[in-house]
Amino acid sequence: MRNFYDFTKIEKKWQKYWEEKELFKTRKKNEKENYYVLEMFPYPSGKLHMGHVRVYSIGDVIARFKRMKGFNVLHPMGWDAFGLPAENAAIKHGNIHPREWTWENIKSMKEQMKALGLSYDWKKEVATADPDYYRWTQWFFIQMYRNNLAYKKEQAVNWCPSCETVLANEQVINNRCERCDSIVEQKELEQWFLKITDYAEELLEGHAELDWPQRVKTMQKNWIGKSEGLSIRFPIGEIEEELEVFTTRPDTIYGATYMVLAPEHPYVDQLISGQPNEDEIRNFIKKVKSQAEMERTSPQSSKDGIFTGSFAINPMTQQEIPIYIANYVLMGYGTGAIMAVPAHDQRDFDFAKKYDLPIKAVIQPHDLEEKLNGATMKKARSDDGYLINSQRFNGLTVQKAFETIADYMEKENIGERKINYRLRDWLISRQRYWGAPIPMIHCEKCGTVPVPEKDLPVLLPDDVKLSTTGVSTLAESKEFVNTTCPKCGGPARREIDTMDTFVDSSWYFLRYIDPNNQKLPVSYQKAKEWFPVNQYIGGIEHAILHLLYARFFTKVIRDLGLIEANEPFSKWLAQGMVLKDGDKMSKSKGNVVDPGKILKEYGADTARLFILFASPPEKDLEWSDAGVEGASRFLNRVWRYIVNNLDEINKIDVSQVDIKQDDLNDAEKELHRKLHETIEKVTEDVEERLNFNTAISAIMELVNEIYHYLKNNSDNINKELLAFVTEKLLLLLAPFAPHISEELWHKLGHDESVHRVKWPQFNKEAAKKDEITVVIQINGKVRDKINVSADITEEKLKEKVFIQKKVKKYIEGKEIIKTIVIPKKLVNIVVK
RNA sequence: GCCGAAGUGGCGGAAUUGGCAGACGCGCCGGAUUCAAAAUCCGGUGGGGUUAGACUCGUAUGGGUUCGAGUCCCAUCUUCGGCACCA
Repeated sequence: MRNFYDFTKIEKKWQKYWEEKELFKTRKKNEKENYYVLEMFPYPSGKLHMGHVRVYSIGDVIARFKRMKGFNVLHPMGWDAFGLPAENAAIKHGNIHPREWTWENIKSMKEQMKALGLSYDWKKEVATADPDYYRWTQWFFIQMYRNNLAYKKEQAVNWCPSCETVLANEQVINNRCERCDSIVEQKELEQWFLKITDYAEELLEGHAELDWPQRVKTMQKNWIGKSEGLSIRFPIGEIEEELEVFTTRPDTIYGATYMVLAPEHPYVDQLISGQPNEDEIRNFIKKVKSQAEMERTSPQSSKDGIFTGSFAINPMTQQEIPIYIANYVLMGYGTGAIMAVPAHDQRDFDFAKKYDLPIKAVIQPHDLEEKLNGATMKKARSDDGYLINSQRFNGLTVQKAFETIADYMEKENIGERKINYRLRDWLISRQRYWGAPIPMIHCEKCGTVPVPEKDLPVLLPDDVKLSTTGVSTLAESKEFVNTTCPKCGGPARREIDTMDTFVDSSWYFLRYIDPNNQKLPVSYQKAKEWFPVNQYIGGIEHAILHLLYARFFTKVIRDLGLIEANEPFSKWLAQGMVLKDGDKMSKSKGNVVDPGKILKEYGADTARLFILFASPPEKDLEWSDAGVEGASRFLNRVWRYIVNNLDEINKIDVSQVDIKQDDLNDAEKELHRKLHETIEKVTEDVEERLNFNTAISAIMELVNEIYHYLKNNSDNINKELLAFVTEKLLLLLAPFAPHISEELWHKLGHDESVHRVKWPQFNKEAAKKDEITVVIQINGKVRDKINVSADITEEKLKEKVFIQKKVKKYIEGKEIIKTIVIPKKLVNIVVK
């Protein structure tokens, strides 16, 4: 299509102007309210994709809108700059350092962002790979270490053979690496962990104060996985120990007919030593341990086990029950041991059937007539009911029995109430180079010692050869590894692992507030002024990972006394993906649309407008070339209208225009009314609903209305009104299509930027309709419509309705049962 | 298996608190303009029915509540997402 305006020239011109005038610099004026809007920062891959265009366009509309609304706006951008791709690129190309690669990419992505006309305050820019930044990442690690929130532990960890590093639980999806999709292996390694479990409860409770999508809170809630139950001790005669189990169903304890240990359970060795079939048992354990996690933890896979030869005593019945080892019990949850109640748990039931263990029914379902019999059951029953075969507790409902038995056990010292979480501590060690070094030193004499704060940052060394050997690259640098112990001054070795990049991104939103602070990560006072983030925007894929870690860090930083806020992001908009042909855009599918190409062919304003108009922000968006044409057509339509009528309207000083409703004729009133209706709609859609698609459609309606007015009143144009409406139109359009709005604004004779002008005020009186259409229904079906004065009384309205010809036709000879009047909307007559 | 979200014209989507279903855009059809086309401007556009109207059906399916349901309730189907031996 032909363009009527030269977007390339215009967009460049205003981008330059905005930069020179520092239009988007964060200003702190005390009489104005602060507003912090933030989009998730990108990994600097070098090229923006459509998903980026979408999230940054959304954030930019909000930032520009809030500025016009009179807020001091903080709208920063930065780079999640550590990570594997840089390292892999370096290995692949041989001679380029990850640092160079990363900074090159940052440069080109920044250019693309500027070409999109995004209104960032670039003075606040941060990059996590900048020593000035990771110095504080390391500082936080040390603070956590000092507060017992960081610890080193050897345990089986998730190992990605392709990325050659360990992964956090959150980074394992369906037993595959979330980055590269390789099957994750288990490895016994000594690694650093952050104690996120200390905050499990607060992370759950904190949801109450967050304006986040419910489904995201639910995802986090499931991930944290709180369950309330009892910790119960079962004596074991043979080894004079007690076996502790966790259960959420203490009410079923009389149905516990056997125990199961995870193969890794610490008692296993003691229990099986000297058993006649010890070798057989050891072989079984070996086999289970070698089973892939996936195979072992899938509910479909078979439940295999073996008898240990030992018995435990059910503390309620005093009966001996056998102890088994089985693959379906995991060391990682609870105590790694369970009491098995086959009658009421399907897993235990399957196992009992397989190994011919007794099944004892202890909960009688409410809706079952015959008595439940363990011997004849076909599957476990976990429905609600009352207790049977449970001695003195018989007849109690499940809920009542839980409390009664828990009280009893606590009194008798058999067990106590306990809360268990599914959430694990966060494993942050990575055996890779391009990350923040863990600032710890190992000394033979003094043990593990943190690097003194004055020595931070621990810089990444340059004298290494990057490779994928599975051994931390940093080990290669003698200069790096060999150091002296800060405590005793003796020879010592540095930690050679780097931190998970999710650590870097768990606090970046604080550094934007105070990026040049050399004394602290962020000043208390500035954090108080700007934090928490008012509006955060990003992809739903971070619902658990980044958003949970960031919340955890915020709470830790608060407890360190650095900030006051409990939560980092008051409000979060989870934006949907950009699809093409119903699929996520990806190189392998060959359905990628390059933003660069769209920018070149249509310009930034069109790209932004299309992507905001095509779908509400939280939903997935189907890319459409025809839709882009439509957006471009609309902007040209605005341009054409204003340029063609410039002579009429640019001589008018709108600030001196006072539109008086009473002086307008009907057509003018209608146009003026439409303007105010549009202001109201756009304001509400942007401010509260974040529905930019409907805001844009409202602006389109206003433009249609202007064309309509011009056509029907060509001989009698009210220039003052037209100029007034046109200026407001440009203000409404400015956050969405900032360049064309700026150009046209200046064409109208203004010297100041359109983005500095106050957002238009909506006038309720002007938006009011004199005449309204009321729908007439007979028995709920629309039969007629009438136009009446807007302030008509209910009585008068009814009167008018009943004399309508159509109404008469429908009610003739019928009995009127009632008449429902909804003021200003409809009248429904019910007849029989 | 469990939990959650969604399902509306040919397409993207709108309907915000239970009150005119389909705003706005795309596509398509017709008209104006043009030597012609593109672009632009104007009009039409859920299905059936009809010269036209009247009328009628219609928001995944089946039921329900209500004067009135895309919206609330119950059941079912489909799609997507999360969790998945969590004791």
